[in-house]
Amino acid sequence: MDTQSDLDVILEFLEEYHRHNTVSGEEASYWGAGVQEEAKSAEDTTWTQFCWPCQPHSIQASAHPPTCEPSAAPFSQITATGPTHGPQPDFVSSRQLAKHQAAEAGSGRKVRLFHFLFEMLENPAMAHCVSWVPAAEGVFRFSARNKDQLAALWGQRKGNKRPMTYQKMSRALRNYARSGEIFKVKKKLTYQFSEKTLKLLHRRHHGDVTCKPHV
DNA sequence: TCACGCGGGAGAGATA
DNA sequence: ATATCTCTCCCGCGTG
Repeated sequence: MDTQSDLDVILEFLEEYHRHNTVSGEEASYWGAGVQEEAKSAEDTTWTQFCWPCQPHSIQASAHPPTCEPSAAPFSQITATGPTHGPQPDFVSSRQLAKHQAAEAGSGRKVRLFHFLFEMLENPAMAHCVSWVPAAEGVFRFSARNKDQLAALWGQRKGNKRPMTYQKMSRALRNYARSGEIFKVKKKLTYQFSEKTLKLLHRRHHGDVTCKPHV
């Protein structure tokens, strides 16, 4: 990092990303969309956060379908809150980029709650705790009976000293509304990944490429 | 009335 | 040392 200027890093990064986009037209437009501050901040967040410092080692990586099927459905009814434009490379700060790259290099930050939740959702063994809402898009629901079990797992994953509860976990979940990663659905125990979040989680989790967004 | 889920605010801990 | 991010904790409110 010290050996390269921020600009160099950004350029290199963009170049690499462009190569990826040549196989994914959708993603290309995703990046090339209009310029808005709101989108900028949201995407910055995205870059810093879609890392997998903690692979689902403790979770049997089970029968992941080869495609995006676990979401059980396409994604189109997302609330208007989430920006639909792509990231703005021009705005990717060196700090954010560094974080992203560090994460890519495997030295990143601790696992984040929505990563953890996605892992759980992708794990059929955890369906009794949390599951996708069929026929909905990126929507998932906690089991009223086992939600605290999942929260406890989250607490374990974080290495918390005090026990995690659903109440505290859901509070953290609702904080994601500010960054546009997850939205609260007006239904008990139900939340929804934003479109971008879901796509990127799928890309990360399934190694992408075959994963086409159903829009 | 009670239990439960939700939302706000403040603060802690980790990271850059 | 400082700023920022991401929770964690506590409290109060609304609803069934």
